[in-house]
Amino acid sequence: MVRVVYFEKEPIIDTRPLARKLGAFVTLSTAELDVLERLYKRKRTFLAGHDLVHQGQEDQACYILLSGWACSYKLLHDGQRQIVDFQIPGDFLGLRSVVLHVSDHSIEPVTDIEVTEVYAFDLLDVFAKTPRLATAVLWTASRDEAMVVEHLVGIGRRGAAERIAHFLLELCARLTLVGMGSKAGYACPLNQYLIADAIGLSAVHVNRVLRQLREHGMVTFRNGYVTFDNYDRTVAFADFEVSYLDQSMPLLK
Amino acid sequence: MVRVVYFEKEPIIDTRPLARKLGAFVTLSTAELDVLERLYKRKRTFLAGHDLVHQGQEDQACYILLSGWACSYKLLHDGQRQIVDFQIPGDFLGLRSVVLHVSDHSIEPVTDIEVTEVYAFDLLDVFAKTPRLATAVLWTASRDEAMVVEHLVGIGRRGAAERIAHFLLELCARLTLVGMGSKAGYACPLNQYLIADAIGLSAVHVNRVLRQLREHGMVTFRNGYVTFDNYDRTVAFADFEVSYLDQSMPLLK
DNA sequence: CCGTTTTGCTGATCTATATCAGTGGGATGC
DNA sequence: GCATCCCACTGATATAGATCAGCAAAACGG
Repeated sequence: MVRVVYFEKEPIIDTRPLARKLGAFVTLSTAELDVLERLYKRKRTFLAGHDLVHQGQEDQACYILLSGWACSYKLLHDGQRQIVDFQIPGDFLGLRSVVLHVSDHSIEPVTDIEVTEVYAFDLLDVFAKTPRLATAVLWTASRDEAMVVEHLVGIGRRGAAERIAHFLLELCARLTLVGMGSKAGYACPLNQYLIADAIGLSAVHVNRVLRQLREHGMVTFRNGYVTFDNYDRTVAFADFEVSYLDQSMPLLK
Repeated sequence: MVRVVYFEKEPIIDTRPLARKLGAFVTLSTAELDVLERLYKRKRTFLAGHDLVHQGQEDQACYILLSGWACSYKLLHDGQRQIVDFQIPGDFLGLRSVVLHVSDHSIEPVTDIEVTEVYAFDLLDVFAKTPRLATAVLWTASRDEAMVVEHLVGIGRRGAAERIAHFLLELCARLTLVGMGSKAGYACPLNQYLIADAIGLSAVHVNRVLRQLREHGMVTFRNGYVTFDNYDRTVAFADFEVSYLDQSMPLLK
């Protein structure tokens, strides 16, 4: 069997992924780029499975993910956990924690990750000096909220198979935006337990449903790779609408 | 049976609920209050059951709820709907729609409502002139997101009874913040179908669970009133943590 | 004022998903 | 080279909640 190559080009891990991300929203002046530049004070590395942020922690800093995958989750008193979202390169980690001053969730690297640390003070300074960037960050936060809302709808109203298909499609769309995937598929470091915790199912059931999706010729998730055997059929099956991930509609000139 | 009176004082329906809300977060200067004042251009009324905002609509304006209740929801292709959240006086309606330029959800008044219309342009103008207000609005959005996340956890991991109890407690906490409820209870215009759509259950099951909660002496929901027969026990049962609704931790001096 | 609609409520049955209890393979450590 | 652990995978059984079908009382519309 031929090993499919998923990256036509090298993954776009910009040295300043936030600039790239916000640049999709506002056209940044050199002054604004300058302000952003100063945010990149400290590069740090975290190991897979060791939390960066703990539920209840009072945060002074948030992070911008440079490489690797992370997840944000909440623990219940009975030990169950709900993964709220996965983060991929270019995403904020813990932005909400900084704004609300206390973290309502924990963040765990799924793989080893590299991040840039951004201090709360510097972020507020950016807002004060460059209101357009403040609006851009609000846009980022809104987009994240839109994703959480979509997850809510999935867990609340979609069946297990539709939910998993939708989940894999959303990851595909997000990874494609940063050059780490295509409609053919993508490399995915998640295991079935992580997926189960994210979509509110048991790992056993995730396994069964993944088999069904594979047998119905829609998606195959195996050996760390997600392959779409029939992308369009999967989209139709999952009732997947990309619009909530759209980055192509700048509000500011 | 004695009709319990729930309001020790008149509900605080500030004529400028946004100023009140944001004032809990930042101390507003008179200049900033002035800018806010200019947002209140147009007062409008919408009737119960007639959507203000439709999924897919490209929005030029959002609203601040002055009186009445509304809900934001998403429709699935098969006609099911998931209510994402309910809005009470002082809340933004459709802020995300304006920032993302297109609405990913619909908004329907649950009762007749009064709102102030805020144009996108004016909102952006506020951000540009008063960055502290931009930060404050980001804080508002983050708080909303924290609530959605909490709903996600509920639907994903909590049993039906815990979920409903949690839901009723969250509404209580939010209403108390605007003077429309207390630990004794509150007036609640929702019916069991709306609750079902919000927490991802069937209306039939909502009814059964409400009966259980009543019979176990925790909460009673009847005739448009929610009464906590034993508030502390309900909190313990639902594993309810108020912290994510906290307004008492200003980030800016 | 009476018919219609809405809402709360209930029993009976069905089904999606959880839970329990395992197997086997591949990596990792000693 | 063997023991250990993690992860994918499976069958059998249990259960939470959905669905179906219906009643009664309150609200509403003409």
